[in-house]
Amino acid sequence: MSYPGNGKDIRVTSGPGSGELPAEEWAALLSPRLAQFAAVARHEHITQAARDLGVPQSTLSRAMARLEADLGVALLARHGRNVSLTPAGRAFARSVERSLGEIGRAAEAVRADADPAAGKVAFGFLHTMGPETVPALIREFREDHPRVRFALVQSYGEDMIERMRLGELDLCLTSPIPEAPDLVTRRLDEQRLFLVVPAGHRLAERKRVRLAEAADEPFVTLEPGYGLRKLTDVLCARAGFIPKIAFEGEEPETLRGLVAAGLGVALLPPPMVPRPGARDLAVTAPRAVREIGVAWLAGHPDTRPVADFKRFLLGRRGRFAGTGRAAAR
Amino acid sequence: MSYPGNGKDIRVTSGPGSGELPAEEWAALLSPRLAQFAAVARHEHITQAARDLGVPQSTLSRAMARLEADLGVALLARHGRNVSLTPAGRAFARSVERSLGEIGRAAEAVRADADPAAGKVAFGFLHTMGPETVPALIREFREDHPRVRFALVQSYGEDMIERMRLGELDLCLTSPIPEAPDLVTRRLDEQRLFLVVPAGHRLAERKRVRLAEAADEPFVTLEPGYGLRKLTDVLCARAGFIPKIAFEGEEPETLRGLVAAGLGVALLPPPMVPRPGARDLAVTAPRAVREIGVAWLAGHPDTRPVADFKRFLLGRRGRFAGTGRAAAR
DNA sequence: GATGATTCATGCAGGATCGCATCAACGGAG
DNA sequence: CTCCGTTGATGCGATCCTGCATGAATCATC
Repeated sequence: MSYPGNGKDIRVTSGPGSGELPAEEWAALLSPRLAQFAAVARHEHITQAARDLGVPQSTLSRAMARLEADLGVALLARHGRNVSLTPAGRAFARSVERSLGEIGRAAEAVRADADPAAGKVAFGFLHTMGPETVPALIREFREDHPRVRFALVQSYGEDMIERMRLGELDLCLTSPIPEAPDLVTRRLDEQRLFLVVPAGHRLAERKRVRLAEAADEPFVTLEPGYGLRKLTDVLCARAGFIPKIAFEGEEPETLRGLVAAGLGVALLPPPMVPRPGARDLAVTAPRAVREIGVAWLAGHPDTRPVADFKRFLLGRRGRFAGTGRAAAR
Repeated sequence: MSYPGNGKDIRVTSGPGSGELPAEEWAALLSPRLAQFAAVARHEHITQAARDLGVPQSTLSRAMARLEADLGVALLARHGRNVSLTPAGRAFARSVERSLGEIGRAAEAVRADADPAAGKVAFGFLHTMGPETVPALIREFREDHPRVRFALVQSYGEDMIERMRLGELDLCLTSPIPEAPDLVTRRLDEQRLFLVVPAGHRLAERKRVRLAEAADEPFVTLEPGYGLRKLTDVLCARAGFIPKIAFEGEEPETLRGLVAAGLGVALLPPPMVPRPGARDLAVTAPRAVREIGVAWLAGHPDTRPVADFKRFLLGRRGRFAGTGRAAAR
């Protein structure tokens, strides 16, 4: 398969409809010298390799000579009118093949992730986002973009922001909405918090409570640093008391288990799975809600699928609160 | 660390005294585009990366733009006057780093193997070469070339030749001396073969025998295809009989064990380790010797250490027969 | 043994990239 | 708010590489 010109003119634009290339060709584009040597090594024949690469034979002949001169090692043995690999060349070729494979795959992956039709969105969300919310969102999005793939990460706020900065995530849903100079955030919804009490608790049969009524209860909360912990402290303070912390956990769902086991009460979003031994009580005062927002790194050009998904999310404000009927807006 | 010019002028010759480069630089030489991107990715700063690579800033700026255009994906995000990696860029950078590492190591390895002082020789020899011969040779060679390293492979003739053709071996000692158009061979020595019999055998107390005296004995030999098997058949034919094969093995040393166990007699070179239950009898007629030679692929330019070792071997003709006192010249 | 077909290497023109200098834009300091 | 240092992008001449054509050398065939 030969392509015209010197190979450099396959400069594909990022617009839609741009053609795909086999991994082989990506490697040739990204690391021409090594791809040339790999081709020669595979054929042990310069003319055939040249035909294979779609370049003139003279180019390869010169390039191989330069490569050997640069490396200072004879890679090819010229017998009469043929060439073969020296042991050194053979050893080098093995590593070059591995390396080119890696590059080819990487290029294809990056390219595929940016494919407007079948690209990838790396998307993070909170454990407490509800078992239905995110799958429903994605299902709905894929009705319009059926082949877009998702890499889903379920974690807590700080970690997700860190992973965005590391380039592992394209965007994430968090609460509270973080503030940082390198982040763009949008408020999407708010989610009610419930006072969770064990089944036999004195408040267990109530539908609604004021938070102050739980002032004397032992609380189970997340460890300091989690958004929900901070919010619990703030709301209790607003209700006029400092909560007695009986236990600190790392997973919101385990907290619900601790409550069911009678170790205390907790302030939590609606449950991901209904848990028999615990009751969720609406909190009338103070207003117990947390904001849910979407965040991404500022100034980063998006691939098409990511841009599409962002637009989609912003168009769905007010549908992110899971089973805890969202407040208005 | 900056070097002058455009980087292309570090064309090192293969002569002695040529300077070494760190792995980093090899990668830059072999795969400039990727090395450039890797540097930019590491710093997330074009000017610093340019300083680091020793190229002007404009080159990198242009190269990155070309790379992104070729790939069709935005790898860098320009915020105001700085740049940072996009998630796609970050993912790509990881693979690029791995790939460059591989290439850098490969280049260093190939280069090191060709280093006249501390290079490597991949050297194959027969199982039956004796436990002392090869180590002694190498010890002696290293008196003059103390830092040269060896990759030793112990195998049989056909396999070693195949591995030379695959580029895994630089040269090998074999017997019989093979003939092939792509091989260069030199006769180095000849090794006497002994008739090995069990301890209680009727010939066990003899010092020398004619091979014909063992015409009625059951023989244990190597499988067809081994040089030593062919030689056994030929010698027996010359002695006027066709040997009755009681057992065929794959390892010369196991044959000796079979003889000691009383399963038959064998025609073998001197033992690698003395084995109590077997006796080695000199064979007076026919003349039972096998030739030992060195072989390498024709037309392959050698690295310095390999060339040195070849010259050394050729200068030691007549000292390869191990414990079986070699016949003259 | 001479001829013909291959194969790798080399002279020469064109083009792409490189390197130098400069420009435009952003951000911190006063 | 203005100035100045810094950063990434761009115009222009030099250089290297590419690509076409041809040369030199080898192997097969008649």
